[in-house]
Amino acid sequence: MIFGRQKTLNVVFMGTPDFAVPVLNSLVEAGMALRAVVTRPDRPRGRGKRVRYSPVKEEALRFGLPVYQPHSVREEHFIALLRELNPDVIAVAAFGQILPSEILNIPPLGCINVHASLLPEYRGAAPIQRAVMSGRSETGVTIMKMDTGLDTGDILLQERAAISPEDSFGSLYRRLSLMGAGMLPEALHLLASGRLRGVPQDSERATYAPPLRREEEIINWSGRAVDIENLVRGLDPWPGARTWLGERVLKIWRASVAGGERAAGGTGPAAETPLPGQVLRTGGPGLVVQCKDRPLAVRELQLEGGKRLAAEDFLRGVRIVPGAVLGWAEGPDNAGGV
RNA sequence: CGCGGGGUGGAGCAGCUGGCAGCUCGUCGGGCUCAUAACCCGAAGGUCGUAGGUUCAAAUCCUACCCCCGCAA
Repeated sequence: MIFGRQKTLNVVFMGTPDFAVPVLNSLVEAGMALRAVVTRPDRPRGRGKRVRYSPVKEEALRFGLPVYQPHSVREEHFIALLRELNPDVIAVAAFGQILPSEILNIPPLGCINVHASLLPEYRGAAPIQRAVMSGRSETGVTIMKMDTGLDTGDILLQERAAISPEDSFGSLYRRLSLMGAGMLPEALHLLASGRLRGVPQDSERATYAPPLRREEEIINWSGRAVDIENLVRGLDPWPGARTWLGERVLKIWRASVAGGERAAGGTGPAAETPLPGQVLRTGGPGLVVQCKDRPLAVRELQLEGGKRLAAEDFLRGVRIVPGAVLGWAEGPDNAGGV
């Protein structure tokens, strides 16, 4: 309504995963002219090596939009194509490639990115996971004008979002995705009408959210319970925080720091001190595991080959007795026990 | 044909060197207790993923297909 009198913007959209889908939809719904959708090349993924389209490609095809999948955005013919399309603006959301200045300079309004953090915090590929993993209680979405750096461009719009203790990577991912989708069309319209001015980021305050490394998924039971809880939340629903039950991989999907209780101390001096990863109890709510400081109550888990189960159901089939120790199989860490 | 595990009463599992289908929990009925995620007694509920095959006899062996999951990408 408000923007009804403005001229239709010609937009090229770049994005790949689920996060970008609502954003793409918002542009379509806002009546923008999508000249092209750019997404990463199809490649064999998932079990059985089948070729799957990216979520953004699936959506684009549903709308009948032209899709381009250059191996690298630096390819000459791709850049030439962009010039030909002559977009007013290029909108980017979780695309996965840094754009060279040849591309940044093509659209008069620039290249506008939707980033899931309150920049300059959490620049990089995994801002949502990192925010949850580090136990932050707030994050947000930033719409920014891209430059040649990694998420270093001028901030156009920013909205905050609370992270609740119940939030997981997945729940926050969806929420921020929708938030970004709600912000982008407005940002583009304001930009087009010259009513939006970018504000440089304060690089002094910048922090980084690098891609997750495999080893980060492994639970270190010698760590603080709260850190493990946050790791579990930050890796749910993908790829999952892992440990081992004997030789088998065990993923922990939900866990919460147990009450200030201490392990039942033995009579002897440190004789009965539980080892990190040792199961203290298996009653009611779940599986209570010893960590560095406090116990962690595991409420949902999954054994290799099996499916995610509430601890209660899990324990019906997989008998775990108190005293069992999780995570030794591939742990070069926990060396000598106390 | 990337590697591997699995589909068994409502839930989670065992049984799978072939011979009347079992465990833990839940459900229903009854009992006991000041009380408890308590305990006791009894009951209902399964074409053992689907379709074929081998056999006197298959959940258990063979074949094809469907679905789920771990690894790797």
